[in-house]
Amino acid sequence: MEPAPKSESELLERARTLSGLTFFEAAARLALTVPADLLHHKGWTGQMVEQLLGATAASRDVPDFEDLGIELKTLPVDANGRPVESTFVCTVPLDEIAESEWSHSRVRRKLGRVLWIPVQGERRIPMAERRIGEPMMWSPSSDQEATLRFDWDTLAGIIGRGDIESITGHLGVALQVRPKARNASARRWGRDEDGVRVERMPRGFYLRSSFTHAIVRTHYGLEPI
DNA sequence: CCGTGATCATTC
DNA sequence: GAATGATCACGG
Repeated sequence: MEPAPKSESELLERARTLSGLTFFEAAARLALTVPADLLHHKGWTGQMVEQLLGATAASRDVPDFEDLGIELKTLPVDANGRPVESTFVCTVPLDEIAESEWSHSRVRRKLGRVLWIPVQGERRIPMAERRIGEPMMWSPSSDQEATLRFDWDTLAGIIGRGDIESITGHLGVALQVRPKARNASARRWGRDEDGVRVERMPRGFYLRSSFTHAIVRTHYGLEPI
């Protein structure tokens, strides 16, 4: 485990030293073995990069680099720099979202400052041969924040009314709500339309790949790797 | 048990 | 093929 970086520039410099490395080379620095595939190791890449960069959060609800207020996200992309997956942001606080507002929301806190690390994400590339790309330090532009806020207001409004069961992944321009659970029978406490506590399937906020693709394009123009 | 790290797998 | 719904592992 690396020591935590002391500044944003130090973090960014350290991230730049990773770009170009294969997963095999990066994992070797930590004496890790690269899994053959991600079926039983879905968070492996993100956790490896956390360790390489000295992230401190350890799956608590705080920024990965707590002292710097920076979130770390690996972003699997194809050869054209298009994200091959949506990006998980945070869980939906089912029990309290009715009383919260955008400015204090978990989503805004998470996305205020993000260090994106593109990585090759195509399944046809063997895990050990995939490469890490150039890091992108990002904060939402005013347009991006307005988009996120609009989606959040829409989704939080529906959830706050107790109508989360009506939400599907189709809703939202940039931000969507989808299941986020151990399996389809998992339950959390939420509230129905009358404010009565009821059990719900756990959900998470996700960024659509169209949104993260725009981040990549703004940073590089084109190919990030 | 829950939130974080995500990707898998089925559907459209 | 892309997008939605379902799922897997780990740390605290």
